[in-house]
Amino acid sequence: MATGRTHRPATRSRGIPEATVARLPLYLRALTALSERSVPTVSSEELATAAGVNSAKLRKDFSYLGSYGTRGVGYDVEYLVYQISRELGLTQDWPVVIVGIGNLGAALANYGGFASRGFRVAALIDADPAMAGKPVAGIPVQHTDELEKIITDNGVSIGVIATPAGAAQQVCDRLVAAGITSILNFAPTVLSVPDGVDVRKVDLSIELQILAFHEQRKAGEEVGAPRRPRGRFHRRPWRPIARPPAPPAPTAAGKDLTGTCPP
Amino acid sequence: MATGRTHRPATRSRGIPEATVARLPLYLRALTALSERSVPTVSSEELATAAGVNSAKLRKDFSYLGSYGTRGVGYDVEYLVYQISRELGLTQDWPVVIVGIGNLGAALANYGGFASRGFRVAALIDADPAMAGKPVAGIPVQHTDELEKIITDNGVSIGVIATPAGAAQQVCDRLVAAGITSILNFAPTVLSVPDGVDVRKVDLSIELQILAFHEQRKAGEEVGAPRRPRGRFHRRPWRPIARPPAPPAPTAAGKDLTGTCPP
DNA sequence: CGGTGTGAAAGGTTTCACAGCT
DNA sequence: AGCTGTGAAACCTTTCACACCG
Repeated sequence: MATGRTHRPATRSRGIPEATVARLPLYLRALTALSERSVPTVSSEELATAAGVNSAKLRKDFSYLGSYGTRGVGYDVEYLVYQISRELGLTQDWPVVIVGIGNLGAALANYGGFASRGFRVAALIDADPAMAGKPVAGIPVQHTDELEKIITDNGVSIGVIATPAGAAQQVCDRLVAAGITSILNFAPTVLSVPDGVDVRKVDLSIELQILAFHEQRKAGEEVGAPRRPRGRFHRRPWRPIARPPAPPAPTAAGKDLTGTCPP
Repeated sequence: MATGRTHRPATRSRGIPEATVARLPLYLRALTALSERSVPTVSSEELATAAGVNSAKLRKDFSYLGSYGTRGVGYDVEYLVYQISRELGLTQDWPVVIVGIGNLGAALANYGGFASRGFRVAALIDADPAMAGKPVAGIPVQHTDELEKIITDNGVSIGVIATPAGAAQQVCDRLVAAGITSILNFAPTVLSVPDGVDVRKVDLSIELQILAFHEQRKAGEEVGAPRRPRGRFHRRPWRPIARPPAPPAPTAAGKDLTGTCPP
């Protein structure tokens, strides 16, 4: 995901696998829910179920953080919440800026899940002068001209890009130049950034395409009894998005099969 | 990601690795851009750069689909677009329903990236009676009561959940009961579904937390010359989200180190 | 020559299964 | 007895490097 970072061997054994890091927020959410219900301890089995993973994975994950459980008992909920929060860096709060206040940007600004973790929307930025000053989610939108000043003044290091694809790289460059080192990109483009800057991307259309792939497989696999007359039109005939095949064009001999030429 | 699917050994050698499937949409996007610029062929190196991966990976990925390139030349852009589209199941179009037309749901309804691939928003559904009939992105919102009928009538097999977390499981159950077999979930909850139903989740807050983790590491690593007086307040003192440690409660011996007791 | 296609090596992730602590 | 913590096995993914072909 990073661009060219040499993946330093980590300060030492502090090497928490990327796959584990990606699951810590899941555990944290499940633990927070337990905490709110005042559940004092939880076993790996229960917590794993709540987080949607299996217990072996969870225990292995936690083993990278240290030994925070008690054998024969389980994990202390409050204590784990604290340890994971600390590991994720959520015990400090992170000001973020959102650039591009269209439908999606507005949705993000209104999203409660940010504030509840350590994130604070420090500013909303948009290129449209007509939007400047208008409040979205209670925060006045500022013009792109102010971008550098906003970032410096608020000590922002995380930026969210929710602009159209065409503007994303340019916005990204300015964010990086202004000192931002982590970017969450919603624009459907590959961003190029210097070493040391992290980019994560969220792409709605890609997720749907992955689902479509599996969905297609299911359709072709109707072997057993059709559980129920599903409302799908089985195998629609066609809808050539790219004009049909258009084969790879041979070199010489045997071409010109296009015209009619019966012997 | 699936719940209990036995991960069937695939019809045979049709086993395209999951990691590869997840990248096909990236390649497709890059290829579409080339196609629009009427570029006829592209090398693995060029295409890989455009898609943000390395060329070895790309060639390996394509090798699972078949041999669609020409040695010494590269890949025929149009032909590859077609092959990947077909592999992803995008040569047919997929009606989708979006449930939960809040900020995010509206953003999704307006998102152009769906239509441009093989996806068509067949209906928008919301539980709020006040929204019923109001058009969003040119499509009238329908009430949740209609959910089953909408899905059956339109032969929908893909659903998008953009409701609050509390409603998600219930909506999910109804979608599944109505015949939907692929779900894209934006609600911050773990959904449980029967075997055979695919769920993919997109979680904004989780992505930010992963960024925060890496961001924190960077801060602790300021070894070399500080490239520039970045506008960050280095290491904020604290902000106990969970009350501090609250250690795991020892059993006996050696406790009560809390009081002062200098020898 | 240049660039694909692919075995084989290296690296990362998940699962297993059980020793060891409470 | 029960549940964590963890080596070791199994599996998956990425990278290497080069044979092969246009």
